[in-house]
Amino acid sequence: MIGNTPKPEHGRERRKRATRRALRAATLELGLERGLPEVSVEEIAAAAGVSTRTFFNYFASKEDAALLEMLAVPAADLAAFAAGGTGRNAWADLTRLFAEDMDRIGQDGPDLPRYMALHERHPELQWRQLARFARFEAEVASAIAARLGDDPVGQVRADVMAGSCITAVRVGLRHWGLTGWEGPARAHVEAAFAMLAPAFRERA
Amino acid sequence: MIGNTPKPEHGRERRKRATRRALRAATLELGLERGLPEVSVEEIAAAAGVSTRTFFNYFASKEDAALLEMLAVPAADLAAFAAGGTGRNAWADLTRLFAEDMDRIGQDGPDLPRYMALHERHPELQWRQLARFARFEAEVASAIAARLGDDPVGQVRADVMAGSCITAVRVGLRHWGLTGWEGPARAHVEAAFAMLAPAFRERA
DNA sequence: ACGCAACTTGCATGTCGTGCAATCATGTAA
DNA sequence: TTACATGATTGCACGACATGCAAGTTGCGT
Repeated sequence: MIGNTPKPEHGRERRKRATRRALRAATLELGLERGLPEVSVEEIAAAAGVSTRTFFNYFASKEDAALLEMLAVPAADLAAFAAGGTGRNAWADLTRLFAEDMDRIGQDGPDLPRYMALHERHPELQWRQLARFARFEAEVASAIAARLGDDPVGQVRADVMAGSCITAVRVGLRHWGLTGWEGPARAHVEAAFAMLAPAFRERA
Repeated sequence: MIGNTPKPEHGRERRKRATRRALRAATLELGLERGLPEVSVEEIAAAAGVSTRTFFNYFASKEDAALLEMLAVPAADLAAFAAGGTGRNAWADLTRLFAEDMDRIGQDGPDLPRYMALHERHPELQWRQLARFARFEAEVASAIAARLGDDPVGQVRADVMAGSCITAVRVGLRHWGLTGWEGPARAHVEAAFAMLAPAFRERA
């Protein structure tokens, strides 16, 4: 049992979360130690003290358990952006939207560097992570289209902006890791966003 | 396109290529008809007239057989870009590099719309496709860094540019499909590249 | 015709992922 | 406290996936 449950008694929800954490911890641990493909689900489950079957009650696959649990820009914030003040710059608003989300990364807490290390070792995980992150890309794109106009060209523009958000987040996080997790992730992501800003200046 | 040999019009090479095409065609056909997850490798192989085992001699998985066979930007071209003329604009060169690659999509010929339809139906395929395409992202990034300078900020900038290339290709191809495959893919990709150009103007 | 090399195939094996039903634990109501 | 209801855990069965290996089969060149 790699993860521990200081208070196994109070509440079902707590227990479930503890199990989830234990499974993720075991996946991370063993994955870093021997490489994810060389680790079987059976081992992970055993390390977390549950049955193999239970693992699949929590995650659809090994890889799923190895992904960061971040993001989800709140739908309300996105809606607000869509209807957003015409006075403000759209890209600036997007920057703020995602930068705020970066602050929530704390969820995975001190394990974050190890997750990043595992992702560096198995690039497929990066793409899985990105795919999960990008579920919101479509929503972001339509929010942008709603705000900036959805003529044919506007659609392309909205998609490019949404895609650029993904790029900025990805590059920002990557370099946050490469520089040894200096300061908040937010700063690195904002820097990446800033580089793309000239492409999205508002026109009259 | 460098010195290739489309020569062996007869012989084993031809047979292998035919088998490969048959397997891809069967995957596409059955996947569109019933959804890719509902089709087993066994069925695909049978439809193509080979054994299940043989399928795995050609592709590592069902999904692999459902991906477009786009070629990579030739390493030589990339090296040329890295050493590229300082007079030219880097982003313009990248645009040309990737746009030329788009012309090679013709490989999958008239089936392309059906591939895109399948990818639209199973978004995971889009990410797999992107992941394959983006194997070169790292190489592209270092080529850019080599050309523009690899100080810390330059590194981030290079990664952002490389990521933006991916975004532009992705959005371009997507809208090419959405508009009914009007004209060459190249035009749509170039349009997406153009939108990002202002972010990458050369500075003095 | 012969032999070599490459391609195909069947078989065995291990892992993955899911549906199902029995069991166990926990929080709640009597 | 006891009984019950809800829901989590687990074993079992099953089919699909993916790969290694060794035996066949086919075509190519000499």
